[in-house]
Amino acid sequence: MAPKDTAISLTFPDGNARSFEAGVTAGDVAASISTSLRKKAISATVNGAHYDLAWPIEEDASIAIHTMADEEQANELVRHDLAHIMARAVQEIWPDTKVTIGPVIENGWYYDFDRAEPFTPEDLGLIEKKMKEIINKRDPVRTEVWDRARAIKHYEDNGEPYKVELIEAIPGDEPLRMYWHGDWQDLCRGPHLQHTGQVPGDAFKLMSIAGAYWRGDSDRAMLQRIYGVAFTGKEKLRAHLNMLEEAAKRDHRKLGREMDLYHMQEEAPGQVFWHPNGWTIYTTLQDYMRRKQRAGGYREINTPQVVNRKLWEASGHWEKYQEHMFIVEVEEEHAAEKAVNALKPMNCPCHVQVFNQGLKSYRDLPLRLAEFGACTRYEPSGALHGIMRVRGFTQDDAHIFCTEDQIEAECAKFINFLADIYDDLGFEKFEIKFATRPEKRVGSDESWDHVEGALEAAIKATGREFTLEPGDGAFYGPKLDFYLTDAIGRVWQCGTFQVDPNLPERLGATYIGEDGAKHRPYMLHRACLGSFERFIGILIENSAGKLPFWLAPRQVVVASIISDANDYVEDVVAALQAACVRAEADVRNEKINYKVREHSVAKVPIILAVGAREVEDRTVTVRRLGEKQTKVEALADVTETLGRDATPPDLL
RNA sequence: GCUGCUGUAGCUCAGAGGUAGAGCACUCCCUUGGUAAGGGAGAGGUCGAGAGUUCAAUUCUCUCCAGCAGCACCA
Repeated sequence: MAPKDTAISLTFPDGNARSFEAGVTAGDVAASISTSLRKKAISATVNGAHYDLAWPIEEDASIAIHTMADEEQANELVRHDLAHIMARAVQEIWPDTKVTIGPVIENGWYYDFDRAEPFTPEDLGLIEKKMKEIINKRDPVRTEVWDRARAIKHYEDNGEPYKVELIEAIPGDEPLRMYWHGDWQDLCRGPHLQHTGQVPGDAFKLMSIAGAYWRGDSDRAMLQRIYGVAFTGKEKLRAHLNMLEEAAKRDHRKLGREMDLYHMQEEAPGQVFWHPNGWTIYTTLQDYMRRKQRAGGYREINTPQVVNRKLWEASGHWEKYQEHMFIVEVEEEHAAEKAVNALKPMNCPCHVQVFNQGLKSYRDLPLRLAEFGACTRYEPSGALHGIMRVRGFTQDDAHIFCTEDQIEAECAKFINFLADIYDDLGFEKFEIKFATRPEKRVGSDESWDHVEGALEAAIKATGREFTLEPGDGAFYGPKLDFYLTDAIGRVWQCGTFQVDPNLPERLGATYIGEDGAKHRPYMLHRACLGSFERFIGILIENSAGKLPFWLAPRQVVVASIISDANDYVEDVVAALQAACVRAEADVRNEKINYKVREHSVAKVPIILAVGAREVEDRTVTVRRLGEKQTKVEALADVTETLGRDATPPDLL
C-alpha cells in the first residue's frame, strides 16, 4: 500500500479496484489496461462526472472508460469538439470574427459569432470544408487551468470582449479551464476528445444560420448563430436527415394546403380562413369538447369580443399587455372623449363578470364556467407560425370558481378529464410540469404551501408522474402545464391548470359563505386543447394528415369506374350519409387510377370503387388509405362498419 | 420586435435591364377505363405595394407589407 496522500483506489464498472498514483489521468488508466483501449478511449465517467482523459484524478473514485461505442458520451464529445472546430474554422477564414459561446444541443451544437458581414449559405460549405481539414490534421487537444486575471488579460489582448464578459459573469473566483484545439484556443469547461482526428469527419453537417441575441437578451447585440448536427457515424447522420425530411412532409402548413383545410393571407396576418374541410375538423372537435364539458360538470357561456379598456385596467392586463392587444377606438356621439376598447385577449375577466352577476353562495361552488373563447392578441410578427401561433384563436377555456379546500379535488378531476380527452384524440402519453412559487410573488408562504400541496396531492391521486419547475409559477399562484409528444418526438404545451386568487381579488368576486359573510373565491384557469387552432395543427402533424376517422373531414369518396355505375354511386353515398358518414360521390369522367391517386393525395381515408360488378351484386370495393389491397364487401356491411367508425369516441 | 433569406399563374418553381415561361391544377373536346397521373385543345400573371435611378425596371437601389429560419415574446 502506498502512502495515503499519493495513492488512490479506482473502482471499475465490474467491481474490481486498482491502486494508482494520485493525479493519474483517465488516459493513463486506459493505457494501463491496454494500448488499444488507450487509442479507443474518448473520456471517462469519474464518480458520476464526465471527465476528460487528460484531467488528473486526486481521490478514490469509481471510473468507467468511454469509447465511441458509448453513444451518450460520444455524442456529447463529438458535438462539443465540433463546436470548437467550427469556431476555429470560422476564425481561420474570417480572422476578425469574434467568438462567443457554442454549446451542445439536441442532435448537434451551435456557435454564436459576432461578425460585421452576414454569413451566407455558401459560407457554410466553406466552413464545413475547413472543418474537415482541421479534423484531418489530427491536431492534439490540450487543456490547462488558468487563474481569472490571466484569462481575462489573454482575451483582452486577443480582442475577444465576449469572452472577457463571460469570465466576469462566472461566479466565484475559481481558476478557469482553457482548451486548445491545435493552436486555436477557447475558454471551456470540457471535457474534450484527445485530438481533432477523433471526430468522425463524415457524420456532421452545418444546417443553418440565424440571428440570436447575446446572452438571450433582446436589448443586447444580435449575433450570428450557426447550427450543426453531428453523430457518431454517418448512418446516424443520414437517419437524422431523413427524419427531418419526414417532419417536413408532416408540416401542417403543407398538409393544410394539400388537404384544403384553411388558408391565411396578407390582409389578416396570423388569422385563419377555415375552408369547409378544416372547419369540419374544427366543429367536430368542438362538438366533442362541448359534450365532454357538459358531462364534466361545466356550464357553457359566451362573452363579448370588444371590451372597454376599463375592464382591462381593472384586471391589470392593460398595464402589462397593452402592446399586445388590438385596440378599437370608437368616436361615440356626444361623448367627451373616444371610447377605447380592446379585442379580448383572454376570457378570464369576462368570466368574473358573469360570476359577479347576482349573489353567489358557497352552495354554488365549485362553479365551472366554460367558453369556447375567441381571443385576439397582437402577437409579435416573428412569433407567428401557421395555425400553431396565431393572432386570432379560440381557447377551450374554463374557469372554476371554488374555495381553497376544493382546489385539490378540482385539480384531480381536471387531470382525469384531460387525460380522457387526450386519449380519445390519439395521444396516449402526456407530460405534466408543475411550476411552483417564483421569487417575486404575492400571498403568504402558508397559503403557497397549502395550494402547492393541493396540486401535488391531486397529481399523486391520479397516479401520474410530473416534473417540478421550481420558480416557474405565476406571481399569484402555481400551475400545471400539460405537454403532448407528437409522432416524431416533438413536444407541445397544450393543457394548463392555474390557481389564481389574484383576479377575483382585483375584480371583486365574492360568495356568501356558510357563516353568512362574504368570502373571496379562488379562480382556476384551465384548458385542455389550449386553442383549437394550435391543437388542430398538432393533430395534423401528429397523424401526418391521416386523422382518426371520426375527425377526418372527408371520410369516404365513392368513385364510379364506369358511368353506368353513377346512379348506384349516389345510392351508396345516400346510404352512408344516412349512417352519419361524411361521404361524397366522384362520378367524373376520369379513370379509376386517376381518382384513387387524387383522393389518396388528399388523405381521404376510404375510397369505395364501384363498377359493373358492384352494381350487379350491391357491393362496394373498399380501399383504405395507405393500403394497396382492396376488399369487396356488401353495401349494408360497409355502411354499418363505417357508421360506427365515424362515431365520435364519447358516443360509442 | 431583432438578424438573415424569400415574394413571378391556384400550387411547385424557372427566367432576364427592352412589358414573361414549365409541370401540375382549372375549362372544353375525345376516351367508359378495375385501384396512385389516358390523349388533345384552351384559358389564366399590373412579376407583393410604393418611391427612386434609367430612354426603358418585374429585373438595380430605398421604404413598406407578408412569408420562412432562428432569437426574443407567448396573460
